[in-house]
Amino acid sequence: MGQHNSEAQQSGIGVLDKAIAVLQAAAQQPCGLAELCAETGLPRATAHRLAVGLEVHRLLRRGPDGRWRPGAALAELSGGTADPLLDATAVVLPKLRDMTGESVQVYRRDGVQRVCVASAEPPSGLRDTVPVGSRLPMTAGSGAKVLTAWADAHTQQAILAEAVFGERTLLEVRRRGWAQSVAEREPGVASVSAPVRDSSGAVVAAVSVSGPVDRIGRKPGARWASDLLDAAESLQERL
Amino acid sequence: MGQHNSEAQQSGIGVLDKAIAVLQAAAQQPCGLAELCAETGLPRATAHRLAVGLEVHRLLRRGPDGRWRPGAALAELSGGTADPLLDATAVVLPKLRDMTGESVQVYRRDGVQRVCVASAEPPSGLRDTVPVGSRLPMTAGSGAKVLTAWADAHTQQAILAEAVFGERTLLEVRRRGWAQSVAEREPGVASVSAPVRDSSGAVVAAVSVSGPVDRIGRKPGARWASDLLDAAESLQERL
DNA sequence: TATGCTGTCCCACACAGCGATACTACAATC
DNA sequence: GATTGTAGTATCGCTGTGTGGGACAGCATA
Repeated sequence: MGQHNSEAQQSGIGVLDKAIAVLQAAAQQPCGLAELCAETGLPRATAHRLAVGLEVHRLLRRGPDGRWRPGAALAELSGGTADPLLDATAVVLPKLRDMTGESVQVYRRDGVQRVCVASAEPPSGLRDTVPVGSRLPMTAGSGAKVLTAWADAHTQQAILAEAVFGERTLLEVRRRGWAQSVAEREPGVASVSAPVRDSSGAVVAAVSVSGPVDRIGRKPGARWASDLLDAAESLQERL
Repeated sequence: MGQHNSEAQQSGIGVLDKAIAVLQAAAQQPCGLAELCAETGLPRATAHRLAVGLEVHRLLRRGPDGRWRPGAALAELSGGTADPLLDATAVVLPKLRDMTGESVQVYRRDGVQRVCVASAEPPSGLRDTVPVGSRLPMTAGSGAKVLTAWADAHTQQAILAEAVFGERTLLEVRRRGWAQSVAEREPGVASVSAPVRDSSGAVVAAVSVSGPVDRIGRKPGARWASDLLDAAESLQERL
């Protein structure tokens, strides 16, 4: 990281976009001012002003180390009615991790990015760590393929214009019901992903297993697709 | 309600304050544009633009009825690490409600307001309904007294300048460990509140029982303080 | 048809947000 | 001690952004 977020959503209100960029940076990891600037690309004075403003509203708080983190008002505003998907992941992801022995994540699409909304990983050893709150591109990776394959036509078009995969791949993903990638988004990392559907049948997230190519091999699908589809099913039952 | 929020926090960034006012309105109850305007005091065009902007960022979503509600990004940004206090209330408040037969709430202070962050109430009959997300003044009511009694000096000063209670009352609240009120914030409603402390001993919330004076009587403390202190203790064990 | 309400869009312009700069505090190095 | 670097915080003239009255479209009701 250390690369600011040039693909963030644009609401048409600059202040709002910037404030949310600051929120997103702090949601990813506790931030001092330097990290906020690096993550958001905002000048120091601007990042500081927005962070302090968000702090006043309790959307951000400062820990003992003075770094900004998500504040209590976020959970309050979400209504105490927790996100059913997040609740489901708390049960399903640890099992999937234990079954595969690898890192597992759930991603949602947000415009032309995907957000890691939940993850679980082995306690130690070589593993692909994706922090909750991470925002990844939709242009590469098995999670991206899954989320794109079931996105609306307009979004698909926008993504395919830049992606390393094409329409043929998306057809295959839809037919097969899962996607894999090898060293596509990140060198040395392979992954498999499957769609998660809500009660109306709409694809709302992607569940993934990822790890080092050296250990996983170049055909992770053959190894994990079955487990992954079971996990997706398990998540779906809870939505 | 239907009275816009004239005591909202001021961060020094107007757009931010307004956007958060919109978020707060939608967190309290699903809103159409008219409700957003009534709650926030913003002109229609402004409220609409901000709501749509928040929707782009998934901080708000629209339900099937077209009304704005909290969006999934709020829970995601809060880190999936749910608020321990909200988790605790889910266990403790139903018990307190059943024990007292009245409505129960937990409030946090946000500047010179208090926010209802959790509640439970009897399924029917005359009861004091306080929706989660409601923002109440700190100038009257037992919850306000408790939150003020343990607030920082600067905040106490600001609140006491407008409150129906004085320093003498706060001393009493601190000495006794709970507060009561009768027809103070709202005609016909009596309540008792006790402080909830976090693991470092700081008062972070107030837990309250409230109901009709006619049923409760004019000395609700005598009736419920004990139950309330037990509930506060129970919450504290979980923080 | 008239009225009322909802959601959405437009655009001239006032002023709110901006950010380069400066300040304070602290730590590390020479 | 002097210098340098980094963090957090504050300032203020400038100008581009956010504003909101008004208009429009759609729908429901009398």
